[in-house]
Amino acid sequence: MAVTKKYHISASELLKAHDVRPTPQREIVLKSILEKRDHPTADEVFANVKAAMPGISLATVYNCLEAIVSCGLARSVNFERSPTRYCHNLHPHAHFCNEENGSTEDIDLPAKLLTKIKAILPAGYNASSVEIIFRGKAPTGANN
Amino acid sequence: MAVTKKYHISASELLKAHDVRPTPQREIVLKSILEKRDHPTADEVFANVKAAMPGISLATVYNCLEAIVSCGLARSVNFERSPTRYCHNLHPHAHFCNEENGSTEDIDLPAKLLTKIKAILPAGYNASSVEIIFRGKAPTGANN
DNA sequence: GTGAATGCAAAACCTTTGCAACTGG
DNA sequence: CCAGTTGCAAAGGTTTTGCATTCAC
Repeated sequence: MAVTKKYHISASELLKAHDVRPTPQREIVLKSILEKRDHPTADEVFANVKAAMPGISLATVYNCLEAIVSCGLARSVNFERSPTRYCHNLHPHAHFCNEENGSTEDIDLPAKLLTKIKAILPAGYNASSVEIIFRGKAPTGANN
Repeated sequence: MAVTKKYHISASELLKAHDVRPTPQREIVLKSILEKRDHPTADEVFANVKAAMPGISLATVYNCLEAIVSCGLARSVNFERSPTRYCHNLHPHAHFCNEENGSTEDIDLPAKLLTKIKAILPAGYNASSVEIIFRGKAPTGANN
């Protein structure tokens, strides 16, 4: 399990490096999504951080997540109409949505394939992001 | 602009062929999404069919769309948190979401590429659907 | 006739907003 | 100090639900 260098930097430093003012709330929210291996919803992050910071409000969690996503420290993904999920894997990857238990996991997306996928766009179309979502069944026990 | 055979079958026949009881509401909703080239939301379909059937309710439009999607006559797509959009293109395709005006368009997805994409899944993972969403800028005037 | 579909209104759900109080640099 | 952030509660927009009525077969 490779650990990227970023994990060795404090949440505060990460935020500063991304031009985001490091408030205690942002730090704890960022830590929460960096630590969780799955893809928590805002509500789950809220529940998670409330233990360490009981006064934090859900609106603030939403604010923090929005700040973290827009500075590039995490991505948000939407599966159907279910709540937005947050994901700290910044490498190109697809998501596999397990229809049986609702869990989500990252599927590595080779750079070459990503290039090929982008190539189906007609000339002049410029994609700033590509999202790939699989839905289906995974081997029992594979998720969670 | 190729027109598939299905367009020559009545909405009623289409529904019957897909084991869905053909009510007038379902027929008119189906017609609406077959005719619209863009990707209407439930609300847009509602507004659209209300002209011909003023008594129809929004809840019924949702019901009809759900019946139409689950029998395979259309697909639904979600872009971020915006309202679900409905799409009658049943061929494999990706969606390009124009960030500038919010419009959506279909991007043809070659079968070979789809196969390659599915191949990134680890053994045992079985995808019943793959959704590919591009977001970005399109040449001016390309959409709508 | 009967199970399924409709229409209506109310509820549910996730997320955003307004605003006063606070805080990080 | 002061722009930016927080917390709270209320509002927002989309979708679902409960239930009586109506309809398709």
